[in-house]
Amino acid sequence: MALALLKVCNLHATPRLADCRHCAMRSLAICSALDLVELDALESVVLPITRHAGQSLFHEGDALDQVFIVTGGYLRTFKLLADGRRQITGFPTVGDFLGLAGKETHGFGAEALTQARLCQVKRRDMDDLLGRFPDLRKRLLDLARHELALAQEQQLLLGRKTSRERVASFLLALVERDKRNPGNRAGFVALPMTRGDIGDYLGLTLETVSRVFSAFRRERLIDTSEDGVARILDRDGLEALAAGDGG
Amino acid sequence: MALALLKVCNLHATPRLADCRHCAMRSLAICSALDLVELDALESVVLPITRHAGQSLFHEGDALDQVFIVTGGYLRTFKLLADGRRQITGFPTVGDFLGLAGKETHGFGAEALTQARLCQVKRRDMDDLLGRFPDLRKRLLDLARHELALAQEQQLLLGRKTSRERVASFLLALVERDKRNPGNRAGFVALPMTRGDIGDYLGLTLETVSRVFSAFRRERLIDTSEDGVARILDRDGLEALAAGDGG
DNA sequence: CGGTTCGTTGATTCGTGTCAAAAACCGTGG
DNA sequence: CCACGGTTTTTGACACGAATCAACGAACCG
Repeated sequence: MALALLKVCNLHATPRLADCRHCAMRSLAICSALDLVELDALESVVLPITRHAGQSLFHEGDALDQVFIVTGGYLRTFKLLADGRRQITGFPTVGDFLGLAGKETHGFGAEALTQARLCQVKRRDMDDLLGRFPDLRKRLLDLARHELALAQEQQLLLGRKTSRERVASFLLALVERDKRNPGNRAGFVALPMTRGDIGDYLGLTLETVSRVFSAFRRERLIDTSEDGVARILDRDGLEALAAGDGG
Repeated sequence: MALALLKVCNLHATPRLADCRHCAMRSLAICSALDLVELDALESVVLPITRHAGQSLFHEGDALDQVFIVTGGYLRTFKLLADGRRQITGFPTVGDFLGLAGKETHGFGAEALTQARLCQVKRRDMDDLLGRFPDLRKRLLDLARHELALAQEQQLLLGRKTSRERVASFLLALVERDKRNPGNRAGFVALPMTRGDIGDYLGLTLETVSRVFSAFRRERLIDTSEDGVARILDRDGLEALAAGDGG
């Protein structure tokens, strides 16, 4: 599962100081709301860190005294039941903000899916920044609103869609998200997660996910011959499925 | 289904002007962050309105140019699929804020479940207030964060819990929420919604909800002889179920 | 190479959904 | 007060979609 994506950028170098000014995801993340003065303030409190695949970033219930902005790679966020059942709530990637859900403690756990790079900011420092720069708080509110809308869309998926509809919706959501940062081949989506991860995100088992992928392949909706990537062959077909009209 | 709750407060009177200062839910809603000056500003842009049971407040996709604060009664918010399948995302009540999810358009529809009273605020006026009073913006961000945490908890429920676990979690969540405003009998929760509504909230059919209620009654976990209200008989039993350890 | 993880596919089970019917409840008006 | 139609709830019989259990091959790795 060696992702070509990950090999081109050097995820292993971990500078001691952040260079927000030249950061590739400045246009994406909350940082985009900041002018140069504000950027200096942010830079002074940011600590760049890395995590290797499988490594935990924080656990559900941990004190929320650090927040993160993803600058490279993929993660998964999830909640657990007592007996180990897992619900993945998202696959954060470049530009995403971690630490919005919950007040005193993290509302979910987070683990690196691939080698990942992040900017770590102390909660106190973040609150300080939010107090000093009103635009930043506005941006964070917009972000929270967007996250909330996505979470409710996922509720519709989990509560009312069939397995085929879920997988179709998942693929299309990835297409939408990949658009955010250019450099992805049109019609392709990165799938750095396992079938088990996808299942835990969609409320299905890994076997069901695998079967639906096979069916979609047979029906010429997608192509998965390339590893870690899916090619969308029939977007309209997937759209129809995801919307829930065409069985 | 005549709720005693609804009869004590006069929901039919619709004053022309808001009286935020003496509003009963001042301590609950976002209003609690406001001092008297700010309250005056709010009061001048608020329009009190009512909706009768079943009436729509807004539809999914409507332009988001009004937001609402519930001051009486119950509503339901929901998303629909093309063929009519429905996912209810919440049952807003006194103190709840409507209009957080989505940017340009409403991310869900909203209907009155019972006779309901609300404070309506123009989006422009709200944005204006948010600009003038930083505390209000902070309060709204906290609200959005809380909503997000709840939405993710619901994802865990919809994706990974059994029907019994879902109903147990639902009842306990109502207990938690009812605590927010006093005046509710301890150990009782209001159930102003139908079995169908509960099903559409929990990702189940109304028949399954009914069966689980019957089972819980047989097992002496709850009592539903009083209409529109459930009495919690064995909170620990429900907690164990909701957490997902005890079968 | 052996060990491990991941993906695929098949056989079977099981929890909910679906369909149907009756009972309980509601407000209304005679 | 009771009869009425409409809605909601309950319960049963049955069907079906996804989960479970199991086997196998492919890719990866030390």
